Amino acid sequence: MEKTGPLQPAAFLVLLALAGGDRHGYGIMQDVRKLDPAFELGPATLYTTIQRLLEGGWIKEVSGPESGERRRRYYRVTREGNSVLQAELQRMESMVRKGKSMRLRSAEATQ
Amino acid sequence: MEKTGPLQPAAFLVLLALAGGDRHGYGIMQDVRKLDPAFELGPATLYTTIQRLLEGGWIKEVSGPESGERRRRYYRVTREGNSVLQAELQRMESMVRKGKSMRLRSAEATQ
DNA sequence: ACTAATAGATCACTTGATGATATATTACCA
DNA sequence: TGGTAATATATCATCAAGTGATCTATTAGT
Repeated sequence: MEKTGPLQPAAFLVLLALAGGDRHGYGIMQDVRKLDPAFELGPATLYTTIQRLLEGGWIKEVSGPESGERRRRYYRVTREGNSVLQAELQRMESMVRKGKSMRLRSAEATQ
Repeated sequence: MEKTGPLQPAAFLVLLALAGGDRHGYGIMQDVRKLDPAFELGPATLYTTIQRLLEGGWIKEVSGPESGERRRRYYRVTREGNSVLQAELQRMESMVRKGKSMRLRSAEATQ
């Protein structure tokens, strides 16, 4: 799927939502909306992203809290998925740090 | 190009590199390598990204420091580009914050 | 019975990413 | 002066990812 580089924004947000606990597709969509209201996650992007995360072994399907769930499919972050998420969070943190020091250096630059 | 959502990783890194001052294509590539060694930015991605950033008005071409530059093309972040970069940095910072609080909540979760 | 919200899925199209390759310039060293 | 590595820009072809639109069905509330 990817080496070590940045996660696709949609994949990142889905993993972040699932880091808060098991969720089903639609629940992820609502959660992502809260996490980043500017990011519009439609069903097409959501389900293709879930598919890719499943294939990569970063999430897995689990049985829902209520047994005999009719239609909902619940997902959980795997150990691998969690370490990918943590790595991405650290990468972001590092970028933010660099961005801040960059801002100081370019504050007087002519635009 | 995009509404307000996340920047493409390559576009973000190019803007971040240029936030440190005017650079030419190859210089951007080397800078990005320093900023994020895990991100492999080849010429194809670099120049298509530059093209897109130019079209979006987020960067512009400027004359290099040495007059009569033979082949190098220098670029500078525009006001619009800078505000997009700042917005992205804030978005990332917010994601990192949410990721950290999420980690606490899911610390005891069964994997 | 009607309506809105919930839930999952897919098609077709657009956009973005990228390996490979090409071309030319410049720097350096023997 | 010839060779070579690094610099510098560019593009093609292909693959991966993103997404609007649309479909079907279920559930909850009125």
